Amino acid sequence: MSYEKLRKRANAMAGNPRNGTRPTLQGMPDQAYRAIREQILTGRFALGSAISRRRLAAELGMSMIPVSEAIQRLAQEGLIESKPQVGTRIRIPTEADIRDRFIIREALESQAARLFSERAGMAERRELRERAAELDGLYQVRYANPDDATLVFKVNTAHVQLHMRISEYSGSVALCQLIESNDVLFYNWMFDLVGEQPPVPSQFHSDLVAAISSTDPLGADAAMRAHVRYNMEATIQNMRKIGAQAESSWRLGRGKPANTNGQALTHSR
Amino acid sequence: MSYEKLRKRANAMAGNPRNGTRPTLQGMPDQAYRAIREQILTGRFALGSAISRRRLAAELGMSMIPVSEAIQRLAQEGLIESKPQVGTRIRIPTEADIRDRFIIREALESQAARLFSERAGMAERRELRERAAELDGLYQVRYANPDDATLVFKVNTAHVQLHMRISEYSGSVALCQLIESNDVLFYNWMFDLVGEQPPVPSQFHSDLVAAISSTDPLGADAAMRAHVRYNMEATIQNMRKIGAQAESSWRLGRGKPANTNGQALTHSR
DNA sequence: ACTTTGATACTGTTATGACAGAAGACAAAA
DNA sequence: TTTTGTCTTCTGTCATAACAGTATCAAAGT
Repeated sequence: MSYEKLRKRANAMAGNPRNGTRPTLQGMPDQAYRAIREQILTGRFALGSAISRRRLAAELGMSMIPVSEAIQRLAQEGLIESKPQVGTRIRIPTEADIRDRFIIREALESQAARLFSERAGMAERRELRERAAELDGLYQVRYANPDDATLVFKVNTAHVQLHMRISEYSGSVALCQLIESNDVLFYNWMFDLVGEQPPVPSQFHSDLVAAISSTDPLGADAAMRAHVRYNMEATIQNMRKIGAQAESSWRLGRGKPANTNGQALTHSR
Repeated sequence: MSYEKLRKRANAMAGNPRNGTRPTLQGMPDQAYRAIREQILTGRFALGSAISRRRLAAELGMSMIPVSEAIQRLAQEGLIESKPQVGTRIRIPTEADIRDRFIIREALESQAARLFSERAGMAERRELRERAAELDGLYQVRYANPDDATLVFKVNTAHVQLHMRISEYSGSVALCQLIESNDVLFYNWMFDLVGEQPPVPSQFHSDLVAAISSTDPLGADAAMRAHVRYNMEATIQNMRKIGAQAESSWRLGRGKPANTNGQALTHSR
């Protein structure tokens, strides 16, 4: 191998992106995408709060171009909306939005359930049974301690992970990716629209996994559809109870930079 | 009204995007997106051919930035793939890709069929019946004239339009958008993988629409699933017959600019 | 004949800066 | 007190240009 190639390879290994210091690490737009998404999901930005491309670019130590690319992706996923010369903000979902998203979720996840019941191996079915039991247990713990805010976080995380496992074990990577980018929305809304969530049957997810683990694709489909519909009704009733505080205007609030300090105000996470 | 505003408004009306001549017209990235997509679907670029952001930018009369945004959207839809410092080209699907996409299509369109059978009005059902009959007739015409290349184009257009109508009348805009961005792939592959397509039952689409027009969502779901599966088998067998010419290397072909003149060489459109 | 080595012409990436538009701030006029 | 016009400062958009990586090809080495 030539010295030239050796030098280049060593250079790439040592991490030299552009000027000579910071490694580029899987592309800067991806880095920005993950960072922004993480901040949204953690509550750094509340629903409806304005975000500035320039400020984000400065915070992340890059230019506006990769940030804009990341924001574009988030906008296509529905987390963010942007008006040409006005601003960018976290999207506030209407009831129709939520219904639409649940329709898509029903289509995708029922398909994943069909594939799972056809293709999954014994080990995977067993893993899901255990996860479901664990999740049902977590729900009971949360009902016992209604004031512990961290439990909400834990339950939601476990819930999303269970569904993601099902879609992973369906064997279709494209389907899994679609489900993931679709479910991010629910994960976000769960936090912001959370009131006193209606209780869930004690064997809710265990029953679901049992139906999905059978070798009947139609039964798996029907069970997942019922599960998703139940979730939809709960989410919508919750949203109505919280109240339609969706201000559709674009007040950007000049003076205060939205929320630069660590915690969002209206959040309970 | 102030002179300042009058000047600005007049400026905007007369069409002044940046320097002073061309109107911006719904955003330049959208313009680029539509143009590139149109050129791909029309056969200006063959499967696997390399495309240059710079050349496209020059042809469209804009900078590389809006072109890159459009290409990013197309890449996320799966039409295009891009390697960081190497190039961009029209994606050549593998058999696994096609299977994955059909899985998603099955999920989305069967959901649309369910919603259609529940929600659609009488006028819409009748319109679809007519469209289906027309499409079935077109298929027969094509079988009678196997050498007319324009008939392939006509049939495919009518086919896609029928499916798009079903998803529109489902009443969910998000679902419709997803189906559209997903079906673009099939529309493109149809052209490039076309051999001697296996004949289709004479009442193929009329039967489908009849099943979907019934008031039984489960029957509508099953009918659409069977329809999509039939299409999948036909497409994959067709692809195998054409031969796996998927060169996974990135030969960009330095000298010749891919295909600058109007027609692609390996296309039969 | 085969391999290695530069040179070169391309690729996508991204920082910088200039631009048009929108909205709040604020003073002047009704 | 209310309305109106202007100014300032923010927003996203985008053209330009410099950067680093890669593939190709020709020539020199073996």
